[in-house]
Amino acid sequence: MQRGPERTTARGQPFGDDGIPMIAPIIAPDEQPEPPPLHALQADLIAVLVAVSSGAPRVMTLEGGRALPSGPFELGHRSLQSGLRAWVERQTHHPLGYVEQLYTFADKDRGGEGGARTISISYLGLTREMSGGEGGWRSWYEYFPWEDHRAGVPPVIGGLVAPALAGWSAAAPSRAERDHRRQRAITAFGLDDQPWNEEMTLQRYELLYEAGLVPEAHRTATAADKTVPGTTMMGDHRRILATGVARLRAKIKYRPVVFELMPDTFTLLQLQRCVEALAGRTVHKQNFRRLMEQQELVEETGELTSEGIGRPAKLFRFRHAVLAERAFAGTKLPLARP
Amino acid sequence: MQRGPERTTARGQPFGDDGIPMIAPIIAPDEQPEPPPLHALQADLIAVLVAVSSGAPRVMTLEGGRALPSGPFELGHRSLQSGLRAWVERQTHHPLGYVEQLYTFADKDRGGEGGARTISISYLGLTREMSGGEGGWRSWYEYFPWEDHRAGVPPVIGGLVAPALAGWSAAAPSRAERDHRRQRAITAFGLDDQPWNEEMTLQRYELLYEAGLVPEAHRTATAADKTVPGTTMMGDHRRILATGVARLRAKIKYRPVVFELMPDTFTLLQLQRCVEALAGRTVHKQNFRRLMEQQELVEETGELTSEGIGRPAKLFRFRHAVLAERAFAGTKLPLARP
DNA sequence: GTCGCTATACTCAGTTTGAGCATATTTCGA
DNA sequence: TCGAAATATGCTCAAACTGAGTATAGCGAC
Repeated sequence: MQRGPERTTARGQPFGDDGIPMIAPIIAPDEQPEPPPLHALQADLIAVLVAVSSGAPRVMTLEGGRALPSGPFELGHRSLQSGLRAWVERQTHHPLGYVEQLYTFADKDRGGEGGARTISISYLGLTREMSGGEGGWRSWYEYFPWEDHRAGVPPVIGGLVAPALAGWSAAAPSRAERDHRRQRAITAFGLDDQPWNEEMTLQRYELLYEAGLVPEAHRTATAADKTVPGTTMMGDHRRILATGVARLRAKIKYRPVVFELMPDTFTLLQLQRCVEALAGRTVHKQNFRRLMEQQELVEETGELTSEGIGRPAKLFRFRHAVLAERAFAGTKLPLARP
Repeated sequence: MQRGPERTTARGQPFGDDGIPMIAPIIAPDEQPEPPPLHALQADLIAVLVAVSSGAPRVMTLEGGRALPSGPFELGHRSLQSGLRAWVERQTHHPLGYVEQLYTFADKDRGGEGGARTISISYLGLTREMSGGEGGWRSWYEYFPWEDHRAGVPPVIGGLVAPALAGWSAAAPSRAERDHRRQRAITAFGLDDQPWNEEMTLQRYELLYEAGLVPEAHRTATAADKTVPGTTMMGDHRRILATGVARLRAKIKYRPVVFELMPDTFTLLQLQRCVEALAGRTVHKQNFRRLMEQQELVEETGELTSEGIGRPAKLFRFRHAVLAERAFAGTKLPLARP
């Protein structure tokens, strides 16, 4: 949506998801009676850094694709977000553009042993540049092969996921629980002719986890035939990635964030392909451009593309002005007039 | 939306906003090389606890309405959420039902002096019960008088807010900055016949903060005539409250969370009044009930109300089944068929 | 019995949305 | 050179959705 810090809070700090400022304000700290500090507490910052290239949504990884960029929040950091930026830029040599917070957790079972507790704060970042460099960019469908429905329902669903989930449902201790599991599998994966909902990425991953169908669910090595394909990651990084995918898929529908992933000028088909890559499903071409035009999100540059086959397409650019003009918030209540 | 922990993650933990699990999973913690712990780090949990009664959306407060319930995250807490529940229940003697995370921040200017840093993790909680008890329930419109548009545009906007913002805009250092400020004020507050967007609660508060029109923006006491009416709070609690209001106003439109605030059975008018209280604006009655019926969110109990004036209304209850049946995620992309 | 109030049914036009048809330009290969 | 293949773009159409209004029903109070 914005390039750099365009939408900002009263303190000049950028807004994130749902209009929530990414950084905390400057407030006179004088009244709250602070309780004694907690020992051995630390905070980790974890980034889901996304770009789209050659038709695939890519995520920046480390350790041969097994980890997301992350690092501890340090005393020197001005804010959580600046701490994150510092770490990611050091680890990936890649500047961070748009950033929004995903989620914070601090489970007892995580973190170091002994009394230490780790708070994990995850972020979603979007970028256009693709320096390659570290070579850590991976298609997120390597991690979630069942999520790409652009070429129809992927065979892994009918072939592996559905039967495995059926077995898990059947193994439920009670009839009610069995029906509940079935229902959840059906809605999450669009079985039984239920519609596929691309935004349920996290629920699907969690369902597979609960059913023991992803290796992360086991503390010991598991037979490969008992799990569903897809690259695993350290700790719960794959779950954080699923959170980022779900958030981004939801967000592109009501906020113009796709443009963060596009070059300055682009054709409508390129834009469409980008959206399709993220959503994991195809879009009706004519309706897509109708939508783009009537929302006035883009404007023609006046130029045409020459590259590629077929009739040359008009080049467009994002209308940054809409960020100031419009509010971007869905209204679904039947409002009465004043 | 759900009562108690109905939608849960693979680890049996409840989902929060956007399907994000509220609690972190149980994962084998063995590979990540943990960096040295940060000294003097602590985490605060802050709750925006909401209920609706007698036509007003209420928030649980402490300290005579000047603070939100909060407390430190402690080693003994199983998770952030359970820590929050413990604190809130101890402070307010009020059980917590539906809970979702709002935002986490850790600004350098906040927290204790010296090297100590505080991470603030805020939550939104919804409840039906209204024990009164501590007497800490306040209408959130006490804090944001400009947010209640149920009886038309509140006079404080035309009388105070708009002129003050106009002055702030005029005082901008450059022409571009002046236009930008004007534009922001217009879209945020629905001036110049722009539509009012009730979801922009946070942006409005932040705008007033930036313009120096709320006392929190000043480190020293300010002349009352330079600020806009509305009860202030400690630190940035009012900003957190604004975040919660904005989140809830957005959420009631795409997830059936209103029912968390309703008694078990209710009339459609009661439900409508609850939505109106939260949204701060009125709703077209006939269309509202059409929406409720066609979405099959409620079912008749078969009984009628006798209390009150006018024709008795049918009583309804929330159809908990829809939580299992449906996915609840807006689709706004023009999707193609397979 | 009429008034004030709320409940509920129905209508209607304008807009949005999903889907398809048709035509215009290019490149590429036979 | 011509057509096939691929892309761009304009237009239509019906179903669904939405905002807003009209009409009628049932109840208590006076």
